[in-house]
Amino acid sequence: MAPDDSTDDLIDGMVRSAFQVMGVLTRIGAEHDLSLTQLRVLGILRDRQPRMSDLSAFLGLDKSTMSGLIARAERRGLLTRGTSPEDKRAVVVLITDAGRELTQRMDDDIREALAPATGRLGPEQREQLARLLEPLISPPLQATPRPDRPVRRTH
Amino acid sequence: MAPDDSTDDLIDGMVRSAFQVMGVLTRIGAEHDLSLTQLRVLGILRDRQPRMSDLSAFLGLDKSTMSGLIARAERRGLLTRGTSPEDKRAVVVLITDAGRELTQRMDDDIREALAPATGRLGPEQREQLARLLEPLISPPLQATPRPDRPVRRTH
DNA sequence: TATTGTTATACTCTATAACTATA
DNA sequence: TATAGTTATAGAGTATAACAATA
Repeated sequence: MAPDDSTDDLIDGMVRSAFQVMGVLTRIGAEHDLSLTQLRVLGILRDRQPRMSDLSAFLGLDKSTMSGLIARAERRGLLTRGTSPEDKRAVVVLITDAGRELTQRMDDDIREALAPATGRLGPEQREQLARLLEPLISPPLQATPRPDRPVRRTH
Repeated sequence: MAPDDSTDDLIDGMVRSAFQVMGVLTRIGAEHDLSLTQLRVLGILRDRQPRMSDLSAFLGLDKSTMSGLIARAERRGLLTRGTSPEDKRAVVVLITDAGRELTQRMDDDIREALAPATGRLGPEQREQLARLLEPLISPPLQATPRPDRPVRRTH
């Protein structure tokens, strides 16, 4: 494929902004003793009740890695494990009230931490940027049973 | 601060695209037995010779963490450590030819992996998106001695 | 005294392999 | 047999604390 400056510049910007966003998420997670992966899991659980295998597939992690991750978060009371009625082998993961509160708090922190950056753009530019990013983003993990209300998805 | 839909939507998009980009970088690093952090370090070293303390400050990692990271990469022949002439306490980190080649190869892989996404935009949209991302990105690590030629910075 | 870096230690994250239970 | 999940194990990533060398 022929080199393309517009693509190269865009990838540079995407990679650099990605590292910057990850830095913020890592720091805010750490302030609450959560790894980036755990923070992400909680974000996913906000509006879904996936099975262990759904999570490991979506996150690209081995199922044994998920077992440890979920076990540590469960020990802290941030989520619980339940068995699926349809398939007795399956384990569904559910966020607890404590997990939901912590997630909301971190979400506020994230918005605050990124405000200096997003504030460098005007409202129209922000909307334009959000619109341009949309086609680049893969669809999130399929929603499960209870989408009682419209939800904002960060994952 | 008052809630702002344009900011919320933008942050959602930035976080989601960041996770997607990190997924690509993690996978490509793993294909070459490199962690995300090591891949990032090599990217930084392409056009700079920072000291250990520069790296740990820029990456937000403890100096002891850097020692281990750099030691493992050095053992693999991807970089070397040298002492600074100005400050005998300081250790400067330099990429090797092997490290440079590997970095170039991964860079190609990254562009290829992201092509399906970036290709969903036209050339003008790509330029526009790159322009909008620019103000959001913090300045990279200060360049050191040998900027012999203009370089593209992903870090 | 302060700064730069390394080492020892401990815990988390991660994958591989072996296992149990269910489909 | 195949799939879902856990456990044991090992290596990498990370921070804290204690240390040596230089400023």
